Amino acid sequence: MATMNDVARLAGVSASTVSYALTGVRPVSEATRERVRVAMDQLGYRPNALARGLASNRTRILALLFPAIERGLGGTALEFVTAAAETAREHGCHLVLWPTGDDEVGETHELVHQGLVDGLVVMEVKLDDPRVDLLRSTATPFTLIGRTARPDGLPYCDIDFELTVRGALDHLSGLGHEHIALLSHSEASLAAGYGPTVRVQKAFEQQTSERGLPALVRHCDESADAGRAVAADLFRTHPEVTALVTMNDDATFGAVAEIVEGGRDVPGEVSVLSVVSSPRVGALSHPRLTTMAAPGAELGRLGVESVITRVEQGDSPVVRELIPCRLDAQATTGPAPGTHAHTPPGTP
Amino acid sequence: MATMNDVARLAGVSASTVSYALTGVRPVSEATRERVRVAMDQLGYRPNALARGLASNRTRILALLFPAIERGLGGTALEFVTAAAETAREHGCHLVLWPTGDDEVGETHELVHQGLVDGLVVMEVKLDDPRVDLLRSTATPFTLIGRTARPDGLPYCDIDFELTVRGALDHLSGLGHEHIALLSHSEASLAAGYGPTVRVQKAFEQQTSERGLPALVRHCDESADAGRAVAADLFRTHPEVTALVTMNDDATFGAVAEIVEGGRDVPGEVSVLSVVSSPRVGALSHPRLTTMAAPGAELGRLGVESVITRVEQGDSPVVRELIPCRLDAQATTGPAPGTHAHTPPGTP
DNA sequence: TTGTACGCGTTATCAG
DNA sequence: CTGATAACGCGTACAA
Repeated sequence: MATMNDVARLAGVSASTVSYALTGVRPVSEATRERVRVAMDQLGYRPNALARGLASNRTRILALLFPAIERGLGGTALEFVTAAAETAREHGCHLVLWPTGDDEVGETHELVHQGLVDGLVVMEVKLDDPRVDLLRSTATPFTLIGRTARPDGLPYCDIDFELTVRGALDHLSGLGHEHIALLSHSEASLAAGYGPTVRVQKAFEQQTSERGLPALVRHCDESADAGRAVAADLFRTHPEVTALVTMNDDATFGAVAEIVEGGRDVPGEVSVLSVVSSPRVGALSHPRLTTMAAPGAELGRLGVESVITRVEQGDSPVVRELIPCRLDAQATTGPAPGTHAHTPPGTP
Repeated sequence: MATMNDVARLAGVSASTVSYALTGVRPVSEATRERVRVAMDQLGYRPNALARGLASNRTRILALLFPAIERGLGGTALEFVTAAAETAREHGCHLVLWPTGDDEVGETHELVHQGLVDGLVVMEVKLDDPRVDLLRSTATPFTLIGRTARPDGLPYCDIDFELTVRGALDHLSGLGHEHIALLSHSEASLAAGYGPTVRVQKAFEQQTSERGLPALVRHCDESADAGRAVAADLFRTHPEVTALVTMNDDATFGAVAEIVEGGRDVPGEVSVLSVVSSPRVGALSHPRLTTMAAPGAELGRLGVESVITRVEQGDSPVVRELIPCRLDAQATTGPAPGTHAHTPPGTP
């Protein structure tokens, strides 16, 4: 691989001139710039990323931090990661994947102090996340995907769960539903302080209360079987329920199957709306699920752009972005039984 | 951040001794090793990855190359990427994601010549893949996930499609099926030389022929709707078909829905077996899909381990690994109509 | 507008 | 067993 010196020699200039011709940090005459350019692609020269990083103290490498344990977001996570990587590329940056095991804090610390990365995107942030405390104490810029319980001055990109729940309830209320239950993630995820679980439940309880509706919440493991079981129990104890808001893709499929087999028509007697999901997943269900799509790609893009901005100018304002899920009305939501729906359902 | 010189000074030794105490490349007395150790964690010293890479000409960074365009493997891809990243970590390596756009070759070339990575894992390899030609001409080790048409001396990890198809046909034949159709990916993917599409079709045609069965192949876009349409057409023109081997998750769901709505019982009248899929996806269907699970995690792990081996000892033998999909017999496959199944179905 | 010289934090070579 | 010293490839004051 050709080095800068090789280029300099061939072009008959000094190495620093090559450097300046490359970065444009100081003026270079058109003539020599051209000679350098010719020499460069004659040698197929590419600047060495390592040497550049060492000298400039800027690696243009970002890290994506995520706990490798759980099967969290599923399909959304892939979109997220892909979008993040693409965005990094567009900005001339690299993105390294950094899965953390049991010792989240230690492994994060290790990464930061290797001096390899300019900034971090932190996935799967919990309400009380020890990684955040660590990162605050370092100089490395970072952006959270998700939020801690009180994300004071922290930069984050997250789903707007309040607006998402509002959208879901608006849709169902508009269809005349008054007995709406929430099928959420597992108790364990709630106990672990998993943001989506906590925030959706809180928003659901608050907003149903505001609307004078009863708040029925069920937790459920992430599997179709668990979904079946919980749905069966739910409709046995609460036959008055006519609509289900779910946030648990696997369980949703089980729940729908159970409801239908239990002799209730979907959406004739029970409507199902799956939030923090995606139309693509919804299309796998029959009848096709009404979903609210998680903004995975948007979050990935925003998260990376936000750290890059902070890396390039450390005094830039902190990004705090909340994006709601997007409604995609399909076949599992319809008018409540015995209701003349007065609000046109569905997305434009 | 403390440097090696800081450590050396504090420990009262030379910088090179610190280096050797760290790497163990040359013997260091127990006494000084201990002094160095103390100095190190007194200063919280961590070796600088960049400087180390520059000096040693070994970055311990691997790249994962993938075309960002298509929504290829879906859930499997996430498993793959996660496993790859974890494996890299276990070996003290970093994994950077390198999504390529339109100019696959150019962007790959760029990456390789930045001197940032020690080796590459190349995803989504096509039968005739220009990236491979490029990589052969460089000194950077790489491993393909997938294979070219004639992967002569190339290192690769791929699904064993022949064994997978054999497993599928064995399962169905054992249930008495004699009219088996293949629901594959789109024509476009076939034309693009997408390995799984081409190889599964070839294996299917060959093996059905060997068994004296008719070979019925249908291509289908990656969507539930397309699956419906193709299934409808298939059973209209070929009502004798009693079993469907599918390799197209989204389409499979549509196909099952169409079959059931068309008045055919699954698996009573038609069996469906989805290959290169996963039990998790299968569980979303009702009745639960019999699947053959793509070995995503295994491939990710093997791919990374294989490049690392090549990086560490360039003369190591070329890895050529083929892994079949694993059968998970569930509710969508059963005895052919009018048959007394004589072979016990299901996985061991 | 250009060249020189030094530093970034390690590893590797060569003495001792 | 240990210490100097020279690379590694590039950025950047400083000087011209």
